[in-house]
Amino acid sequence: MRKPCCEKEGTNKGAWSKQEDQKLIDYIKSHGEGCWRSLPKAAGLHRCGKSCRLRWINYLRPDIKRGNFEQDEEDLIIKLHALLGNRWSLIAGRLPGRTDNEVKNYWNSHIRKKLIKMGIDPNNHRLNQIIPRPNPQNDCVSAAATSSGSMSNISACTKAPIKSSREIDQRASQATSVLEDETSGSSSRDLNLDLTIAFPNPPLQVEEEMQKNIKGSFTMAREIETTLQHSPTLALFR
DNA sequence: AAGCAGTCCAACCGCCCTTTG
DNA sequence: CCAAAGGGCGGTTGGACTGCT
Repeated sequence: MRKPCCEKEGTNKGAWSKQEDQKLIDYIKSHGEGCWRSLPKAAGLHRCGKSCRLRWINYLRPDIKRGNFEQDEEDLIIKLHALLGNRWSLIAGRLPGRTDNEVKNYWNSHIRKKLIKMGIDPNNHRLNQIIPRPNPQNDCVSAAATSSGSMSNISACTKAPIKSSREIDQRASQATSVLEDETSGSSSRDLNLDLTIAFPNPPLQVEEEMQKNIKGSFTMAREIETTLQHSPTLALFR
């Protein structure tokens, strides 16, 4: 049996109080990040170290951008998800001020459903093989897939009559099962998506080197896009 | 106004990878 | 080289909130 990450007894769980937040902020301001295991004790917090880390990274960090995602951020998330899959930390690394948790939540609550309504499988970014029955409202699917514009076009296509989230999930699983054979071979997930594609919050001293990597990353991204030329969501950005 | 269903998001859990001794 | 510890990540959950009937 695996050892727990920290002592569970005597530690608080659930929502953080203002006092706890302040203690954590004060401690990190004076001591910096790191050594999360010993931090709670040193900071006088009755919390698990992991919980402190999460609270800091996802909520208390001063450079965090709060509020709604802008259209270009959404576009970028979709595009990066098509390239990287559910590697939220890598995707978040390309969105200044956004956290992996935030991106993940936004994907699951907004973008995923939006793609499904468009008839695009959010798992592999391909057009659903089970195209919803003939319906003028669904015309936007093919229109969007062939559009040269941005995802802004999607907003006009979100009125498809799907009644519940359960139905959305069913459609998604249907689509996935239909596409299984197709994707089991040389799917995008099998691509070698090396981690060099991401560069979260680079330290200043390595910026120059990062610039080189950026060039390389974009080259690689282009290659991957070529490989995924049948991906409707990628087509949206062309 | 009340009850219900759906949505959102902060936080937790457990696995995996990296580091350290 | 190996095992243990620490850190990071993605998946999932639960509760607060909102909108609809």
